[in-house]
Amino acid sequence: MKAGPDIAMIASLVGDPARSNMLTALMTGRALTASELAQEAGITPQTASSHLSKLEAGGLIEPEKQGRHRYYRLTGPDVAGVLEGLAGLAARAGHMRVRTGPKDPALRRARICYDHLAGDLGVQMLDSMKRQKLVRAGKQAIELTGEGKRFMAESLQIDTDSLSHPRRPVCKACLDWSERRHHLAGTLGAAMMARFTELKWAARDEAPGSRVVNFTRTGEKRFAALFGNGEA
Amino acid sequence: MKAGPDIAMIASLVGDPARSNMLTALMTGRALTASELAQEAGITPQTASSHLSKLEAGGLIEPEKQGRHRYYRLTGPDVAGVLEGLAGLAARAGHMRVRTGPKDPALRRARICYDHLAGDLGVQMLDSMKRQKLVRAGKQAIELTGEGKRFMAESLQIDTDSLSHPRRPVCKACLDWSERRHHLAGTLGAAMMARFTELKWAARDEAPGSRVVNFTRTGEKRFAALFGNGEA
DNA sequence: TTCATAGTTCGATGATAGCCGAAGCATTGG
DNA sequence: CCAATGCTTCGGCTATCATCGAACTATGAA
Repeated sequence: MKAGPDIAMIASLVGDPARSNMLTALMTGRALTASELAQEAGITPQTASSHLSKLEAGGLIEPEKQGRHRYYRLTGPDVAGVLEGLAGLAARAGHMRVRTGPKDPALRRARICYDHLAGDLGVQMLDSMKRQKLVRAGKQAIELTGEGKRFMAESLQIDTDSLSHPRRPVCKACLDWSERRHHLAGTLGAAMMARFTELKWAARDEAPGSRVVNFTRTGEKRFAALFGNGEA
Repeated sequence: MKAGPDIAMIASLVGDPARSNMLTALMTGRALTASELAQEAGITPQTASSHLSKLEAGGLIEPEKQGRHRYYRLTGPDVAGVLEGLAGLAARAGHMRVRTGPKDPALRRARICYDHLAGDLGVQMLDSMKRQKLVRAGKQAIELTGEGKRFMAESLQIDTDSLSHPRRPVCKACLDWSERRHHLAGTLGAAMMARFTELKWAARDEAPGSRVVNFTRTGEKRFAALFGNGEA
């Protein structure tokens, strides 16, 4: 009865270091080629190919052929959500990968979590939104208030009525692994991050696979004006 | 390379079928003993012990010693959340799994835990005793109040002064197998159960090895009068 | 005390699965 | 056509790890 492939099947897919490296590389939301993923995982293309077909069979990633290349991306935000959840558990247990690079502080400050803002600034933003009563945080769900809708329209030119999605909530609390607190996910979180990019307040790091988000000087100011934490 | 939580470490823990069976068994919120988890996973106790220590080291479960038993539970709702997320991904990929059948309802309602009452009624009894201030529940210990002593003498003809025992506390909170909450153990718990039997309010099931406790109709009424939870 | 039960540790075994070298398709460009 | 690139398949090697038998510790019961 329990021999069937269940959550162990999926978890074992993520449980291999090479595969988990590929998956975390895909958490930026961008699609990467098989070779790039192989390099990301530190393995040969042959081995990577085997891993990628397994991940595809497990429904975690999906391919898109483009000429000689084969681009892979996560099949959906829910996959990224589970990965982020696993990262949270790992962080809580103190199982960090010890390789600390120069990008580490930047990664903690602001990074992409699939398609929305995470890190210190992401947590700060949600905190501020709660303080300003732009969102109402219930036990599980987060809800946008009327004031929040006005705020989004006036300050960020985001039409919140167009954010409804059949398989994804507008607001969602996503556990931040570095801060161990929640930041804002969902279609609103994604839309806000996209707006930040459009406004040239912030941009993803150019390095391929990097999840770091760099804020411009003016972007940081505007962001602080809207979502500052009131500290000196 | 990259810095970050080692999600492969956590995922590989869940990735083993035996361990994932244990974890899903714990997702009900109940705490289970090592043997029960072994049976749930269909493995020997030796193997289960190895798995359990790994899960504990990974911060996914935590033990609670209770006499000869060792109860394990998930360390928090976030663990259950990640497991649920993984189950969602597995379901989406078409990897469904057959759920295990429900346990004996009578066993859940009332049973013997060593020598005292456990199950729904056992938990209900301790709850009611707290509400009526018959006992004072501290962080770890439970203490009988003066009012509690009077109650025991008048309503159940139990001389609480004679319950002292060199190696056993009078009152003790015991984690309930099915309710995942505490019921009353200790010499008082044993004395109360013995009294219920004497008064023919309840009797142990005749089937050998059965832990089920059957309440008589009048016994149930009297019990409810003393320890009813106020519901209709 | 002696016995029984719950759980752990140790050691050996066996199967799974990651890994890479070499060769095989497929696509693009000349 | 041929050559180069991106990726996959095949075969064999190796290491990891789940598994269980046996022995050991600890708690409770008689």
